[in-house]
Amino acid sequence: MARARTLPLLDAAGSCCSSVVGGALDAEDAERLARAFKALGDPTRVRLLSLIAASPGREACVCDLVDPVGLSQPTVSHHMKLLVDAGLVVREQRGRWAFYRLVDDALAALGRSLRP
Amino acid sequence: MARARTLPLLDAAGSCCSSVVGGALDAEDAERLARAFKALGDPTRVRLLSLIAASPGREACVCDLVDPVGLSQPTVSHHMKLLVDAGLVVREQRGRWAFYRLVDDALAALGRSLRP
DNA sequence: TCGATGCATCGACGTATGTCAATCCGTCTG
DNA sequence: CAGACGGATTGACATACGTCGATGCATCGA
Repeated sequence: MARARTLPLLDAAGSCCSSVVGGALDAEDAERLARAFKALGDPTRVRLLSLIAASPGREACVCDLVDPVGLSQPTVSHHMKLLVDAGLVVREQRGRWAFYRLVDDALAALGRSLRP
Repeated sequence: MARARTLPLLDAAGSCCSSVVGGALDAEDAERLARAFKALGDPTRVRLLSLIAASPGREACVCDLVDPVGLSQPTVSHHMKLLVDAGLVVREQRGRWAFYRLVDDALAALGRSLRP
């Protein structure tokens, strides 16, 4: 299905933009923010993010994540893909491992959107 | 179905607690955070929050919200209920109107959970 | 007291989501 | 080159979610 192209969470400036609690938000900003929040709306994905944050070098491969969350490897891969699509995580292939790192700017911008 | 009782988003201290990006998160904290983020994971609800924030007195009744979001009244009521259940909004009946206000502390705590 | 008004609840419907087992695809190693 | 290993994709399935129209329930005004 035509999975709509993800708008960037941050605009070019980086410092950003739209606040949920700052005033009226147009439909497009609301859509973009909701897409990011939806990625955070599953306990498994929240745990995956925190596991990556707690890993040495703040990065982790899928093999490091499967056991802690207690789900199958395909399911973990699936969640990681969603996090990448949401722009909250980046994937880097290194040898036969895929390493994931948090996108701190995106997470911080999301956090800021909830503060007046 | 046994909709699990919503854990409070903030613990008693108010200043709070769990950070998504600060390190390993136990399953219960992840669950609680995800439940709140899921409430933000729909563009309509994000718009509703921003509309309330932009309303005079930072409060609004359903009748003020239906037109701007362009959905039916029952649907808006449904979304408002989810926001209340998530602890992001409070409802106060005043005469025949139901007024909704943001729970700034909950939103701020959620925002902090995304910042290192 | 009666009708109108503002909202919540209900029932239904189509779609999205989370999960798994099975399979496929690169990459490294013997 | 042949396995083994890490991970992504696929297909299937049950459940959750967003939406609506119809209806129920208070509360206010005449």
